[in-house]
Amino acid sequence: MSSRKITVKDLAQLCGVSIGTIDRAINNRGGINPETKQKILDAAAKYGYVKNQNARTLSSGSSNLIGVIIFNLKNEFPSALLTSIEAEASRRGYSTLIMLSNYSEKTERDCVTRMRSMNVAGIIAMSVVTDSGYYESLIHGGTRIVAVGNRIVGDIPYVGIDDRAAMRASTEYVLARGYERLVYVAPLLEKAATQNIGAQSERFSGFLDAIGLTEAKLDSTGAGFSSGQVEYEVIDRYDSYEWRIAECAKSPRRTAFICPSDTYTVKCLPTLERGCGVIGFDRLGIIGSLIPELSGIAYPTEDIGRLAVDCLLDGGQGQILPYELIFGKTV
Amino acid sequence: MSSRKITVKDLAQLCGVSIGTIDRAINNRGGINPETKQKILDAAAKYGYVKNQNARTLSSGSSNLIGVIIFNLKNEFPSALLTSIEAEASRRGYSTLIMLSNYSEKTERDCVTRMRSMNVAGIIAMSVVTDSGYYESLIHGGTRIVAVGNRIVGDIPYVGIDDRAAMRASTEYVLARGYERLVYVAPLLEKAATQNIGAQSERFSGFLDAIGLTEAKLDSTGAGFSSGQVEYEVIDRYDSYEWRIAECAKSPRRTAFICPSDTYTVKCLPTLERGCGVIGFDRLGIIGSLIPELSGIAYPTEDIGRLAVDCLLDGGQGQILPYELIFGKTV
DNA sequence: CTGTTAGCGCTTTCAC
DNA sequence: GTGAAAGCGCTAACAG
Repeated sequence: MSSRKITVKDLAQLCGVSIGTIDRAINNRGGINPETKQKILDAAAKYGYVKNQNARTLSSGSSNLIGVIIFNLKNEFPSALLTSIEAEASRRGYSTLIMLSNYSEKTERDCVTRMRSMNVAGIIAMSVVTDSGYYESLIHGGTRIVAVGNRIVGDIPYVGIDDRAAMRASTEYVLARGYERLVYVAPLLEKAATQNIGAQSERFSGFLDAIGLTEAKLDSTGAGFSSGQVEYEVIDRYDSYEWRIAECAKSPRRTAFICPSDTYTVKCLPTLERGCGVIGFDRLGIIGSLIPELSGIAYPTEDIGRLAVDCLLDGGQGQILPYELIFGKTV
Repeated sequence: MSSRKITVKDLAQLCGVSIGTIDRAINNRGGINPETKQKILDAAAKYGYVKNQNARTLSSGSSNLIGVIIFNLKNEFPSALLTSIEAEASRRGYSTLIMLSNYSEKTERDCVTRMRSMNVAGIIAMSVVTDSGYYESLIHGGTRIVAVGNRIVGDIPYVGIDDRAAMRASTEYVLARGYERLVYVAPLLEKAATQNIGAQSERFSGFLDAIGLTEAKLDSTGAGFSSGQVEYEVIDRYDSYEWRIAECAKSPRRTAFICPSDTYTVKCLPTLERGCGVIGFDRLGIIGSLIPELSGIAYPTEDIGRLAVDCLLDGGQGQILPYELIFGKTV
C-alpha cells in the first residue's frame, strides 16, 4: 500500500483521461462510454482509490453526515435509538456524528455549532434546550432538525409517540383492573422546573388525565390524595424513592405502581411478590422478555430512529407513531 | 439570522482586512495586532461566523474527527467506553464519528474505509477482524489505529488491561477461598473459532493458567474435568446455558461460578441463595453498586477510553492498565 | 504586522 | 463522450 492517498487527478493521469471523466465514472453519472467507465472503475479498485469526502462536501455543499445529540448513553433508550439511527443512516449512505450533551443546555448548543461547522446534512436531537427560539432560528437558517425523545417546543419536526395519550391509556387500564391505590413513580419530575424533560412531563399529564385531576389541583392537595374510591400517590423526588416504593407496597389496599420509565419499573418488581401491580413504560432490551410478562407501554424505538433519519433526509414534518399497550401479567 | 453562512472572505470584507489576517485572528496565531484581532473576533461573533471544517480539513490535511468502531451498543461496556472517548475527544477539540460493526468483519472494513474517506485523525476500534495484516497495512499507509476491548494480533497499539493475568488472579482468589467446584461461564467461547473474541479468549487462558491446565488438555478431557481436589466445568455454549447454571448450583460440593463478563454474572446471582459463590468481570454501571458487593475484576473503562484517545492523538504505543480485583462478598 | 496567492480534491458548468 | 476551468472555504508560504 502506497503512503500517499490517490486522488481523481492521479486516476485521470493513470487512465489517460480527464478528471471530468473520472468523476462521471466514480459517481456513475451518465454520458460516458461504458468501456472507459469500466476501465476507470478497475483502476480505482486496483489503486485503492477512496474519495475524499471533505473535498466532496466542500465542493458540493452537501455532506453525508448526520449529527445526533443525545443526553448520554447510560440508559437503554439512547443506546437503542442510536443503534437504529446508525443502521438507517448507514443504509442510506450516511455516517453518524454523535455528541453527548450530558443534559447541559450549553453543551447541547456547542454540539450544534460544531455539527454545523461540519456541514452535517441535519441533526437529530434529544434536546434539553428550553428556549424554543433557538432551534427555530436554526431551521430558519437552513439547518435541518428533527427532535426525538423530547419534543422541542415550537414547530420543530418531532418523531415519537403521543406520550400523554399512552400514559393515559395505561393508567385507565390499571384503573379498570380494580386497583384501589395507584402510586406514580417518577422521581425525575423533580427536575421539571429547570430542564426540558418533555416526554416525562407529557406522561405525567396523561396520568392526571386518566384520574381526572389537573396538575394545579394536585399541587394543592399534596403528594397523597384520593379521588372517589381510589387513592393516589406520586413519588416525585429521588430522595429515598426506593424506600418509599417498599413502604407503599405494605398498604392493605390493592396497590399498583405506575412507572413512566422502566428505570423505575425494575425497582418496583419486588413488590409483585406482595401482590402489588406494576405497569411499565419503554420495554426496551431484556425487560421486554421478562417472565411473567410485564404490562405496559412498548416504546417503538426502532421505528423512531429509522423514521427520524428518513424525516431528516426527506424533509418530512415529523410524525406521531402508534404506541402499543401490552396487557401483560403484572397488572 | 441570515440564510447563507458567512465565510472568511466575507469577514475580511466586513473588517476591511485580508483573509490572511482573518485566519491569524480566528486561529489565534501570532503576528497580529491585538486590536485588529479583537476587532475581527468581535465581528466573527457578531455575524455568527462558524468555520467550515471541511475546507479546513481539505486544506490542512488534518481533521478533528476521531472514528470509533464498536460491535454494538447493547452492552454496558461499549456504551461506557464511548462515553469516556467522547468526553476526552471533546475536551481535546475533537468530534466522534461512531460506526457499528455488528460483529461483522466486512462491515468493520467498510467502516474503516468510510472513515478514511473522511480523513479521520485516527480510529479507535473494538475489532473483530482476524486478519492481522489488514490493520498493519493501514498503519503502514499512515492511518492511526488504537485497539480497545479486543486486542488485534500484531503490533497494533492496544489500550486495556491484561485480561489473562486478571482472570488468573481472580480464579486463584476463588481457589484460595476453598471452593470445591468451579464453573466457568462463557457461552461466547463458542464463537472463538470464527471471530476475534480476543479479550474473552485471554480471560479463558487466564482461568486455565490458574487451574494449571492447558487448552489442549482441556479439549481432550471434555467440558467436565477435575484436578486435584477441585472439580471444574466450562459452560461454553449458548444453548440453554441458563439452565445449566441452575443445574450446576444444585451440586452438593461448594460451587463457585466464574464469569468473564457481567452479562453472565447477572445470570448467576440467583445461585447465591443456594450458598454458591459468584465472581464477575467488568463491574460497569449498576452492577458495581450491588448489595451484597460483588467480587470480581473492575474494568477501568473510563481510563481506557481516555487513554485510547490520548494514545491516538499523541502517537503512543498503547498501554496495559492495572486492573482491580474487588474482594466483595459473593465469593 | 498584513496582503497575496497557490493549492487541498472534488463537483459542475460550459465548450468542443 | 470528453476535456477544460472555475470555484467551494480555508491554510500556509511568501512577499512586502
